[in-house]
Amino acid sequence: MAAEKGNVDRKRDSQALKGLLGVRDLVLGGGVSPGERLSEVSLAEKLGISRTPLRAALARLEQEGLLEQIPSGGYAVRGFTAADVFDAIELRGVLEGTAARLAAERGVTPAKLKAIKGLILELDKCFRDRPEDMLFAQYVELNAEFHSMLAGLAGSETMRREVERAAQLPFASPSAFLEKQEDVPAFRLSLVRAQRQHRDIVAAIEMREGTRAEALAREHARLARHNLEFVMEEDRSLITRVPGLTLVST
Amino acid sequence: MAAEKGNVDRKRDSQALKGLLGVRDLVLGGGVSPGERLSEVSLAEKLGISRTPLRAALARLEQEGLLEQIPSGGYAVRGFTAADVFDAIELRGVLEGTAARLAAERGVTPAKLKAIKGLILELDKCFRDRPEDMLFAQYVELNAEFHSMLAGLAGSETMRREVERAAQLPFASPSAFLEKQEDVPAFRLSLVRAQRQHRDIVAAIEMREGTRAEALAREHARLARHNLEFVMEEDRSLITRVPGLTLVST
DNA sequence: TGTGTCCATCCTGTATACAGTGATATGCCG
DNA sequence: CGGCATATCACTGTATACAGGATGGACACA
Repeated sequence: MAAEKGNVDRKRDSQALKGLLGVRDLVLGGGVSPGERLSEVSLAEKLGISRTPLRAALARLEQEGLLEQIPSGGYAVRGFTAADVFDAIELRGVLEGTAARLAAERGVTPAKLKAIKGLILELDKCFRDRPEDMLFAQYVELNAEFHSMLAGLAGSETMRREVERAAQLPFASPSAFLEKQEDVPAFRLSLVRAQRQHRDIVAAIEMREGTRAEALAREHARLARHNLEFVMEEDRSLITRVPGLTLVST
Repeated sequence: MAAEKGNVDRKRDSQALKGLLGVRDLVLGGGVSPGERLSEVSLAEKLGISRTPLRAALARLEQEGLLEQIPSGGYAVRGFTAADVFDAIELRGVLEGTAARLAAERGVTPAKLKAIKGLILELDKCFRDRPEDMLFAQYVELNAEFHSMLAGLAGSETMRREVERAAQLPFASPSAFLEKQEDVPAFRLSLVRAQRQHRDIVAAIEMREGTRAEALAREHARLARHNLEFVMEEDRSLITRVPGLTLVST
């Protein structure tokens, strides 16, 4: 019941899904440069699918914002500026903040509240006495689940959809800088702050403090901004290790 | 220079575009009921295109939120509750508010500021001494342009994209209830309030009052909520006249 | 009469063939 | 030697053919 959400139609649209994941991985992995045209035929045979499902995948990735249409036809990898990434993060914060505010204003069912509080407790368990013993993989997974649950806390399907969508841009995701920060001490500290914010957000929602919940969730997202600034200014070698960050210019 | 924006690739993707607009009109026009499956073959021949561009259109409309995937394959018209519509409007307000706040915080180039102020003056000209003389069509067009310009005022392409996107849901658009309110006196009054808010939003942005600009833009969107409430509670006969509102249950 | 099973039909997902258009390279002319 | 025109090439957009699977109905049996 916990892991079924990510699975959509196991093998029915196997080709289309293979295309979607394949192209996304290729682009985020830095296999192609921004502005470069994606040839449908070569991509199709590289992924082992035909052009039809591939085109569906390309169209979807264009909607997601990862690709852009070339006026003369076809798609190209979209280039991003650091400002774009900042804005994407800010946007996610705004939407998660709205989800939190609405949840506070409208009230949350006891079941949902209990579930997300349980998630926080589980996140707590990931922290150990010695920082290097931290259960990192589990934290990443639980953190993603927390944000997903927060998106749906207001009980609005429309809101949930859009919040999840705003986290689709690779570098805007709540897990964006998490995956690779295991061995970066500067990042570790932010995890404590993050978990504290998780607790405060839920507390604010429970106490129906909508404005506070919104502000907290916005600030929480800005942790990702700090991490981005660190990567761009302090240790640029990390750029290649955060998925999609190779698409960011300069 | 003013009317070129809406035109995207005149006739190149003529079939795909015809499919997109055709299906959208069909769904919003109430030609199909929520939950009803859209048969690709019959739709294709009805629109005079083949299944391939039609499928592209369907996939896109699913991303837009108008359709939903059927687990066994294919697409169905999505049904909406009044709450969905409220949330979609709230969401647009939140995003337009964010665009306004960022514009205020970051500052707007004089050229852009002049342009949007000019737009407000032109909107003013639509009002006449006698309400029934109001230049309605022009107001609708200018209003849409105002909101579009507001979305781009922060100078962030990412932000502009997402704001525009949030206005894609038919009933969440700034023009949703505008089109047909020409002859509804209760709606006319809201136009005066709306125009006042337009002015205040721009003034707040110019004075770098980010928080105020955000709050004003949010409240501005809620005018649409008032209009929706009027339609749903006071005069349900209008439901069939607002595009897409036939998809809302009860 | 209700239920379960089997079959026919329809429909989607995928592959491939085709046409039109844009890009590129080459050759000719100035 | 450079610029322009032309021809060739490659690539996308579109149409259609095909296969696997789901859905609905009919029939038989309890």
